[in-house]
Amino acid sequence: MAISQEISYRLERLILDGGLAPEQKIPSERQLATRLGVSRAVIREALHELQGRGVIETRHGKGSFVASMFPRTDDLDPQSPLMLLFEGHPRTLFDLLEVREQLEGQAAYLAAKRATTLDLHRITKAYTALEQTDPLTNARPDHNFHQAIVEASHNPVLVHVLNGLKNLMLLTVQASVANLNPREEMRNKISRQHKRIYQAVMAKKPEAARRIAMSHVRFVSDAMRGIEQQGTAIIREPFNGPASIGTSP
Amino acid sequence: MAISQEISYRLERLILDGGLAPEQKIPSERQLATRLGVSRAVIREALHELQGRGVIETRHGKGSFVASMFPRTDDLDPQSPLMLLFEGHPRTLFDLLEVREQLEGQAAYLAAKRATTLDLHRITKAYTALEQTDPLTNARPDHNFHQAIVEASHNPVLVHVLNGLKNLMLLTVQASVANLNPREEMRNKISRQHKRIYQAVMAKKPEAARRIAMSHVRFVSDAMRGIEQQGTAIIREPFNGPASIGTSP
DNA sequence: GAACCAGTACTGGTCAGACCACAGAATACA
DNA sequence: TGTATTCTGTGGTCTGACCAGTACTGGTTC
Repeated sequence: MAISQEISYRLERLILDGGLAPEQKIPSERQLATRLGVSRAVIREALHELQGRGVIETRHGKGSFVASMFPRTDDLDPQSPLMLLFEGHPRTLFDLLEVREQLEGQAAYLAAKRATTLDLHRITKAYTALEQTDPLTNARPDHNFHQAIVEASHNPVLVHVLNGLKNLMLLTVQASVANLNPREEMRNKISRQHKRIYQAVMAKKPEAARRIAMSHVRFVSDAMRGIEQQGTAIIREPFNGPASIGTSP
Repeated sequence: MAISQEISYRLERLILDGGLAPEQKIPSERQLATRLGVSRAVIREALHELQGRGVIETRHGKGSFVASMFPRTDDLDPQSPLMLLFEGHPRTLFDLLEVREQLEGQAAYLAAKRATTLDLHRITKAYTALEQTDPLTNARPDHNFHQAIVEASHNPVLVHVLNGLKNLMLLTVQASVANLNPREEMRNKISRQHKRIYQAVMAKKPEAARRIAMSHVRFVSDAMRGIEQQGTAIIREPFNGPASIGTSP
């Protein structure tokens, strides 16, 4: 096998295993060439392979960077079949929460199991930001906290699936924000659940992390079901604020 | 945009538009360089990009050729990022099985809870077909059985997600069939697990169905992990050269 | 005639060193 | 202080050379 392919393979595995995190800068071509004892040409060819499959992005004059696992293609795509379904049938919200319960539980489990120190640092950063922000005004930190955990799972399939559901999740999160957060005791409970998820992941307790994350989603789902049964119409219209995923779950 | 990227883009469009047929040979690097008025280096970089995304294959001493598989139209999409990942990194198989464990468990749970008589009829049909087929020759019945259960969950989100993973799922099922079924005791265990899933769903026992389905996927995953550790352990350790790639000091 | 073998003319793979274009920080100047 | 200017580091491109496989060609040998 050609050297350039070996190098591209090594780099890709390094990225998958978390040795190089998304958005992180890759050593310069000249550095890599020197360090690996090959010419700069083969380094460039290896990087172009990774570029071709979207693993890295290269910016002239700045360097090469690991591509975000979550592609920036958030065209809301209101024409997608699932979106249309959601518009017409409120029950889809609970269907999604059912799926999320499983996937987020697994994500928390894997994160607690596999997170590198860099991952833990990022999660901590996202969590502290989440704590210091009023979830009603800005759901962005919540989204980051959630995303940090998913990325720390180091499971590209999981990342891919959750990313495919991102837009739908956005709607459910906005629903939960609109319905749950205004209620003081709900907000406190959710905040406490976030804290427990964070602690379980940091303490590297996979089973606990899964259990807590799942019960968290379940809690939100049940709460909203309760609200719906009371007759209060569930608010489903998105805020016009920044995108958010996760202010609970 | 860099010249190499323009060239790779032009070449890919040429291939997609049928200007270059599958298996057909691409002009040599030196010819392309001369014809396009650029250096051979940029040609090589462009080709490596296409190679990275599986559009072409390059053989030393022979030339570069348009890759064979090309139903790029819809479902099959062997060029999707996840597919490419799967090709290059066997680990992705276990990543997918991790996700499947959760989703199929949930699917079985919901199917046992919500299946209509029509659903149950379909599941029965798929199950009997699965029983009567030699699993060694065809993985399809296996996949169909699982799919019937998923559809009986009546959760469109779940169906959508698993459908998006259909091709990857087929690969895992095939992998399990190819690796596990040849072994008598494995085949029997798996067959028994299928039976128990079937019975749990038919008896409308959600919790049992979930538990059994999850342990089924887990069993397959563990078994294949065991096989891999016996037979392919060495291949997993590709390059332990003296040089390391990560960010240094 | 058939089998073998070296020569040759391709192909891609790697290397070295040079120069250009861009981005950003440090510096000098007004 | 604030704005040019320079400097340094990055990726982008070029050149020409050599190495390494592949396949065809033509001659030698049996």
